[in-house]
Amino acid sequence: MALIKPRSRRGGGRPTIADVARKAGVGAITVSRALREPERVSQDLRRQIQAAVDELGYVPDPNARALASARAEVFGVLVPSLTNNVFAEVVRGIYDSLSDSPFRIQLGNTHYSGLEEERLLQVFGSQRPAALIVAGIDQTPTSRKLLENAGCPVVQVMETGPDPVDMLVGFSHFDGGRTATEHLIEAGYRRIGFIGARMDPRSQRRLAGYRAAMEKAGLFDPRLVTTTPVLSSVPLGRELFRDALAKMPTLDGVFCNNDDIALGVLFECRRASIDVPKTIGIVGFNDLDMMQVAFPSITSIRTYRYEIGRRAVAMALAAIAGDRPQQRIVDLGFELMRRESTAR
Amino acid sequence: MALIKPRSRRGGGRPTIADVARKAGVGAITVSRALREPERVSQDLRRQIQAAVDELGYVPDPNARALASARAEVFGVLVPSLTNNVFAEVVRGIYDSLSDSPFRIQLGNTHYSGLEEERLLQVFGSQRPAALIVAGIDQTPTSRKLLENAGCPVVQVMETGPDPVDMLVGFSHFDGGRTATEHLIEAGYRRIGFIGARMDPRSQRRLAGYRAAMEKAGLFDPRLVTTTPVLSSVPLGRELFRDALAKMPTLDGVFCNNDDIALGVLFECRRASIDVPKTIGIVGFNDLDMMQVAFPSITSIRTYRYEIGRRAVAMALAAIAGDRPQQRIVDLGFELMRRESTAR
DNA sequence: CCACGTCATGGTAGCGCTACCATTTTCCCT
DNA sequence: AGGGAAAATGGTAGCGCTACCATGACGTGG
Repeated sequence: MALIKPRSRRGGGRPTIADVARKAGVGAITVSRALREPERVSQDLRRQIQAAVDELGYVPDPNARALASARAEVFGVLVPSLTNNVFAEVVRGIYDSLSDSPFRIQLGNTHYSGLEEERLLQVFGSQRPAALIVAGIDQTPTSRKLLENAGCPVVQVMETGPDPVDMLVGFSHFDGGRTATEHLIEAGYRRIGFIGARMDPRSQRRLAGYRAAMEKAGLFDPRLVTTTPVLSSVPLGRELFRDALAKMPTLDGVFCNNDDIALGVLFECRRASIDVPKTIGIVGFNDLDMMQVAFPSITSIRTYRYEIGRRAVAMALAAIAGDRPQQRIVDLGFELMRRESTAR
Repeated sequence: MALIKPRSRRGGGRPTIADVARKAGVGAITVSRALREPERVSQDLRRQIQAAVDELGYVPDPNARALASARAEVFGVLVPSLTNNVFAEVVRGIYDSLSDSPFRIQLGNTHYSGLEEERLLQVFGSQRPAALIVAGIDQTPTSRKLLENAGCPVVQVMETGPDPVDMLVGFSHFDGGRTATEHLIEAGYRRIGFIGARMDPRSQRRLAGYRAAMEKAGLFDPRLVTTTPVLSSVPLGRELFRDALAKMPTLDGVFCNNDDIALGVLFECRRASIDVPKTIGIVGFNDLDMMQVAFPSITSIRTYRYEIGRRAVAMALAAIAGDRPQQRIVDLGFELMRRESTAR
């Protein structure tokens, strides 16, 4: 029989809170407190403990912490795409806002699928996250229930609406679509097409805004609308524009679902020697930075993705701290950036 | 609605493995086994346990699991940027490869900072991840040590080289830069500039490849090189190109650090009525899909970012399963895509 | 001088799960 | 049939940390 118990079966001998406590000559719980609520521990002990921590290179085990406190220092973030620049910007805002907090980030990619979203919410929920940030407001009933029962602050982002699960930061895609279309109409375009890829709920709302504006002006014609469920890309924009033109040769303007599509349209116009903005006017959506540099520069609806990410975190942190913001719904709006592509 | 009600420590709502065990009339450990190694449990019990799990809606607590087994089912992924399409693609490959595994993903953004990388490795390491995937091979000595002592498979991605910490998947940026430059030289360009933003180690290597090709042809001139540490973007490409042209008006070609820069250069050429490819030839790097649609289409070095992510996961999973791949270093190469922007 | 609140600290008992055995059952052999 | 190995199942003891309560040392007011 070995009298000396070999150091723990698992864990590569990393120092634990007990090691720190022993070295500092205090109880383990005091170390725990010194790390989490320093003001509740006397100066002296705090210094001693810090010294022991530094010397041993102690880093708390987040798993043990989460288990003991029934709360993980994790933000769950669910977005429908990782490569779409729009969501990448939101995620970047979230990361930047969280970088000097103790919170880690668990990122999930729903691939625009409600089922996948349910699965991920299930997985994320099982970790007892500190907060959840999810894109959109069109969750399935199951997902919505999971969010309601998550037992943590929930922030829905990228949209606005009357009935969030908890909190909501974004803007109105319907208004954005309408504003873009009205701008084209005011600029004198009449046969204005809508070109949209990846018709997710947000794109649908932009389309609805387009339609409202067109109908109001007595210009709507269903043949002006060209959509596809395929994932958006610049090459796809080119193809959809060709289709639209084949279907409706008298087209004199296009409102694009997003900037990738708009760029594809622009390139095709140049290639086919179609004058922009004289023959065709183009409006994009999101205002990626390349829009202002393109030749001709492209009119677009500027949205504040990065800021949405930052606000979402700020609201979640406030809720965690206990002060529920008075404003549960924040509309960050958008701005129409008028450029050469609609200046005729 | 009190969303943040603290969970009571006892019987805090969610079913535990003990609840399932009781309902199924078996021991807790058997439930644990049925979930993790079904083949070690008899058909009968497996069915009973599954029924109990379904009925109770039991989801294992990953924190408790990680604590007990000293191993979290988490892949730590470190990239220098979230919005850079290149890394977004790698991350997407990683996500897709991991989506039907039990592994979650912990994403970290180093912002191209070695210090931030060290900090994140510290944080990630404290969770005892199942594997680590990090971008690049230029870690600080501290980071490298942290990786070596992580106690899990480590895959460095996006580059190739002789001495990985553990495993490595990527391609040679030096060769890519050289190939791009040689292509311009062969096409008859002589005063070929290098334009580069955010000169991270990979960009430096592309520049070195450019320089090697230029020197070999007797064409190198330091005034042909224009770089900046600023983050890359399309507008920046336009500005850098103007600078380069002001510095060296006889410029007749440019090899760009990446496709964003190349696109900015192209737009500026169009705007300034500089003929591409006759007056100026342009080559990008990465071959984003818009390159082939641009007008004129832009020559670029195609790289396999998504595949790099997938391979990295495959190698890590193999290592976790115990069979270390015989090939620790995988070079996925690149391909020169010749297009209109250099066809003169 | 004592009751009583307040502060600083510590002890104990888990959090939900799995590693490590121990035990029982089954199934071959000879 | 008996013996032994393998398969199936269970019990116990933590993993590293924190919630909860206990303790003792103060100060304060009556």
